[in-house]
Amino acid sequence: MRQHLLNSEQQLSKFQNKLLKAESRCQKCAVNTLCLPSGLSQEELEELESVITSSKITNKNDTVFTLGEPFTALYIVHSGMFKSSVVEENGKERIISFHLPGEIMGLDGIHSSIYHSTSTALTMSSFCKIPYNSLLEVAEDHPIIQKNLLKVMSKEIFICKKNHLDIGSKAKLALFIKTLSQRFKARGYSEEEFFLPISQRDIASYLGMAEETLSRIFKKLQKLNVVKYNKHILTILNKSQLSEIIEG
Amino acid sequence: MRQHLLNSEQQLSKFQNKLLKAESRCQKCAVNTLCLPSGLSQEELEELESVITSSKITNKNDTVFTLGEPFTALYIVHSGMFKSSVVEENGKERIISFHLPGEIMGLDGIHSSIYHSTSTALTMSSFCKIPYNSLLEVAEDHPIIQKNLLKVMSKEIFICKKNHLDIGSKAKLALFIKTLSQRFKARGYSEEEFFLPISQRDIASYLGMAEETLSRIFKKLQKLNVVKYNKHILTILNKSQLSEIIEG
DNA sequence: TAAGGAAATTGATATTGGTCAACTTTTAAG
DNA sequence: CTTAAAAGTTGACCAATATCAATTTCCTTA
Repeated sequence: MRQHLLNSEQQLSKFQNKLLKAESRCQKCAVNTLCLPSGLSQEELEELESVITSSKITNKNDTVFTLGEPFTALYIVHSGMFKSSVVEENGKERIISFHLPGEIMGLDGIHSSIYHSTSTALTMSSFCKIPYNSLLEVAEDHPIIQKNLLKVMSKEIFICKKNHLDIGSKAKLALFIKTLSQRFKARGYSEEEFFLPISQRDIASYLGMAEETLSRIFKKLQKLNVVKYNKHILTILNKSQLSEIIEG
Repeated sequence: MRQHLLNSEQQLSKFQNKLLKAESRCQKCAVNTLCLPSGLSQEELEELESVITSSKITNKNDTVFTLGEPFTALYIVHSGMFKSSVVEENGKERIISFHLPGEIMGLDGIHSSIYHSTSTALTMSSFCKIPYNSLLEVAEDHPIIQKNLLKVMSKEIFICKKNHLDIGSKAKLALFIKTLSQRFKARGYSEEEFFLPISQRDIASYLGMAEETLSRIFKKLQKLNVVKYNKHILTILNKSQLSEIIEG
């Protein structure tokens, strides 16, 4: 009997069914400790939930918001994965971030009332919508929500600055993998093996290197038995060596 | 009679005396429209001022806060210029931002209660200190302060992501110059000619290139008559060509 | 299951930019 | 004014990676 390959959706459900089955209410959400609800009392949680437009399911390649569109709401990943991208003068798409469950999309729209990137689902996914004005109102009454939002944004700034690192391609990819591993771990998934519904073209765009370079370096990491990558399933085989590569 | 060169402090006063002479109170500050006081009523302004620890003057190379120190306050540049840097594993200093008047330093400390970089004055400068807890308290009563803070942070995120651009060294330097020009313009200075108290080593570190490469590229831009750079005074000679170089 | 398109791989070549070392200019201090 | 240290410049060389073109593999869908 022939073994058929799993497609993306099947892979997703194998790895992320926990989240897809989760209730849409924050209380039962698998990632509520990473998200705005972190540390909220019962009453505050209900207040916050009251402004959340119900979760929506998207198919692969659906967009959540588009560059240039008026900014009205923040979006939080509930399950699956999204990418944020901009289109450059030369017409090429440039990926500026990937979003995992519990992460907020659209933060860079706050300052100018339009979105500065386009958010696209990388696989079947779901998200919560929080109208920004409603969020501000709730935050006024509940300083902790305010504080959480500021913390999330501060972390975003920190991570962004940290990533400006001037390192070689191999170290860049290794750092990308290590960071992803930590993010999956924080969400209750395995830190050694995870489903990555991202094309190599997108990874290359995000890391600022040519697609071909990424392919070669990925191969090198596999030859060194540091990672295994097959059908979008990434396995970290040698964590300490991965770290060594990052250090340089 | 021999013409002596002006030193840094003299250059500073030539270009920035407007700011140095400004009052420390937000109302009379030259950059209040770019800063937290933007759009505040008289009453709100006074509330905000009440939490600002009086301005402090620093000499060149003085530090404002240090990486790893407990995060207690945000600092806003009042006059002069500062750099934020981190020290990497290999012991090298890496510059992650430069701060002009009206810009907030220490934002990346909010999420983890320690500062994630060291802030150093590049020239004789001054700053305002705002204890973070006091700011949060005032912001609770005055949503607009809250909103302004969120806007500033959102803009920081946007700019940081945008700078991840994967472009050649020449375009990088051109973009750096253009961005600086816009920032100076927003502060009421000339956008064509400004004093830049930054060493080429620091610029190179910030742009992620070797000192030698920066020197060569700077020379190339001058040979092309795009900019002039002499004794830390940068003059933009051909704005449109500068933009063309950025586009690639 | 077959076909077409998208994604990934591979090789050859050209270019960019890093490194090392020497040198010049500028700045700061006595 | 002199001197030493810091900052910036230059040249030669080399390694990393972009680019171009051709191919292979994988995935989707009819």
